[in-house]
Amino acid sequence: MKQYDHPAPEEFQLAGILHALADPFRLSVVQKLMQKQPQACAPLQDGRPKSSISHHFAVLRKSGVLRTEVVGVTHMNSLRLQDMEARFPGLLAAILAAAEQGEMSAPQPA
Amino acid sequence: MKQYDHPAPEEFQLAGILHALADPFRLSVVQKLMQKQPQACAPLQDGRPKSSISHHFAVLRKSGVLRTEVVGVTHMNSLRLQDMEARFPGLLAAILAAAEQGEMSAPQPA
DNA sequence: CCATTAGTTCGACTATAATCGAACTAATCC
DNA sequence: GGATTAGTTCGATTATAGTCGAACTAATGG
Repeated sequence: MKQYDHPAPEEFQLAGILHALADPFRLSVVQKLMQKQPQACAPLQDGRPKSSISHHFAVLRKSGVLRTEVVGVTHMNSLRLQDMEARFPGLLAAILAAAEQGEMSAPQPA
Repeated sequence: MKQYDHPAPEEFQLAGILHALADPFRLSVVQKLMQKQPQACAPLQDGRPKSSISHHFAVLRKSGVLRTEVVGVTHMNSLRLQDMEARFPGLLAAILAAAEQGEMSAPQPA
């Protein structure tokens, strides 16, 4: 049951986080995790092949946005809300608030 | 004295803004504009060739982060603080606060 | 132990973005 | 009007990212 490496909060790079969240799919993953946490990768997959999903989760993980815990056969993802808040207070909240604003003017079909 | 196109606040894309600010040079431009506004491109140039600078300013302009006004022979840049605040309240402030946090742990020499 | 599930890793390909020199433009100054 | 200043645009090059199939791994369930 080998686990993943996660950066410590001191290692978080603002550029890495902004880059991670500048991708619409990755941002939507974060939004979905805000609503329900933790979640495995599979339900967030949105039709994409597994290798792409794996890549996007790795970007989010390496930036510090989320943590992945291997639980049996599934990989459970949770947002590192406390760590993010400790390192960059208010950042994630502001970005998620902005993401909701953004959806007002550009709603996407289910 | 032709001027530039600037997107209206409703057209701002969160992804575009995050992408614009995910670049260390561009973020530093924004930080410098926070300290002194408006400023021409030249003093922010940091040794890079003019064509690169022009590119980075264009990215910031198209994302909505700053406005460029042609004033005689110089192009004066200012942050679109009100527009940003109207569209994505608190976002820029949170990112700039995070950028200062970031500099705590990774200070760069003058 | 074999099949299944859930996801990773690899490698190739494509797409997007950054970099920079060179030629250009538009306003100012003499 | 020629020179200077400040920046743009173009085009080529390189670098970074995203995409996806195929083979792999690790845990679970029969």
